[in-house]
Amino acid sequence: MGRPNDEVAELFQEFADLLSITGEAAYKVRAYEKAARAIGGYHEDVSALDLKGLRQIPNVGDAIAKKILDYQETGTIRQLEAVRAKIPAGVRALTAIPTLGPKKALVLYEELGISSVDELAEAIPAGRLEGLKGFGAKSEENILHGIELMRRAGDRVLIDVAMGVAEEIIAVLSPLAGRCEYAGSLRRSRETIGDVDILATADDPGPLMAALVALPLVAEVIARGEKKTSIRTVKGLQVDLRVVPPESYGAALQYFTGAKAHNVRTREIAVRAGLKLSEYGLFDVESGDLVVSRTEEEVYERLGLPWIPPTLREDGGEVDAAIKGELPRLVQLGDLRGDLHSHTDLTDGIASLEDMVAAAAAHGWEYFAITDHAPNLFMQRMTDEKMLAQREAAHALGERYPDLTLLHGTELNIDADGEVDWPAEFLSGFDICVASVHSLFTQDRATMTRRLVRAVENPGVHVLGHPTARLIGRRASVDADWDEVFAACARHRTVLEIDAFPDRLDLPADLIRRALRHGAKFSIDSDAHATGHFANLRYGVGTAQRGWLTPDDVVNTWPLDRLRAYLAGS
DNA sequence: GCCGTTTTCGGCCCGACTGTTTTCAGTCG
Repeated sequence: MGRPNDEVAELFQEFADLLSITGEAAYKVRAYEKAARAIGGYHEDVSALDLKGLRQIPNVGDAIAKKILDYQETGTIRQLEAVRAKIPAGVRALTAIPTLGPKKALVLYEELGISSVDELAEAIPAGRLEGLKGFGAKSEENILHGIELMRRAGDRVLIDVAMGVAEEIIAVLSPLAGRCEYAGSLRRSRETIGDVDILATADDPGPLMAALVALPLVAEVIARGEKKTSIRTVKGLQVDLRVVPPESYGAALQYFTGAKAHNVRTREIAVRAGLKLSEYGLFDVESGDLVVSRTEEEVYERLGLPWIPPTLREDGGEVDAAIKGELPRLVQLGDLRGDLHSHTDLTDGIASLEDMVAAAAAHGWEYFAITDHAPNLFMQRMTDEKMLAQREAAHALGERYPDLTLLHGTELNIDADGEVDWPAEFLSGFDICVASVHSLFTQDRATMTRRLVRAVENPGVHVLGHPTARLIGRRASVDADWDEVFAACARHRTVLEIDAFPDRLDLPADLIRRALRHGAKFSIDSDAHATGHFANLRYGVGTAQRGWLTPDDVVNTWPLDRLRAYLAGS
């Protein structure tokens, strides 16, 4: 488990789930959910705040603040323990089954004593649900199907997989639609995607729905209505297609982009202004007249807000920033002038130096760093001689590309104690040195923190590569006191990498926002091992945007002389 | 339980689809 804020947020989310099962009023459940999100995203450590400090957290009032004090003293919350005693954890787990929510979970528990997914999976074929109110044959079938899906863990997919599906579908539907775009978490550039939301406009949705269900990638039609059709692809990814009239496009795009919590905020603003916001538009409550709906910009403007970039729409302070006119000018893909981390076939890349440089030049970069692995990552079989020979080759090659400055660098290995491959003298021969953790991922927090800080303090290290070393869905982040690491980065002018590989996206967005508070700088790098990998930079930029970064925060948007001056001070 | 340029009380986002409830509750996003 991570920092105390995450633990407390998880406790309140659990409390909210359990309250919804016990039938507690919906507004109270929502209050705990809102508080959980606010606590999880709060910049100060809630385990160190007093009552007054806790009350400063949005959506945390007296009652919740006192529960946090309870947590500080006892490590748990009395009221949560009380409801845990009434509702077994397995009942909460039932609500993770699609089509099964809190109400039905409670019926199953109270009427049949079912308190786990496994028990439910056995009870249905045994006929134990027959005659139970609200559970017909179709419900049983849906539940069994849902359990099967859960067990296949077809859970969430990486963003590049979802993007591939979305672009394939949009290519087919676009000719039949006025407009057709992806919305939802994909448009917000979340690092994993639960389902793909496609929005299209048409006066007659029929042909679009028919075209979707006829696609070869469709394994199953989950729902098919006049305005919405849901399918599951052969790989288990759900796709929802919503079709709205052309004049509703802006309101619908705003609505289906979410996040849900962001929409709640915008709708509350609408309500206070005597307006009602839905996917069909912004309406005057009294007259029922449509006010605006054509574009997102119009909708936000009528609510008194500037247009808010989708990557910020997480109810993470963006609405308040918009009201105050303090939205950041987010970094864009087009702002990047170069790439500071890439590999060739001299180590584990699959393209030659020549091909990588040619691709970088074709990309229009002003500068490009080759950073093959250093000797201590033994499997890569690097030697001093090979590295120096590559430097020669790179310099010679550079002369063929007058508009591209080639930087010769390396990706150092941070060892157990935070030391790197070469002595200072050899390191000074490189234009740029990335340093990364590639082993011993499970060191305790104190050891890992010392290890990372030591690497960051090394004057020969310019960039801390994929800092958490996580692999999404496969390997957890290393455990470190990140505030200490980020403070060291700011102090020593060591850049934090945002590795754009879809299974890394490292630093993650929440840590980027924390590092930003320390005044650290960032680089959005491809970590390319092939020429095609430059395309991943879009996901790195999406992650940087989710971390609220501006071009000034990202060193590889800078002109080369400014970048060099910054790195020289590290 | 939280919150306040209409409020310290009375609100709290809105709509689509499914299944079975013959008029709507539950789930989902």
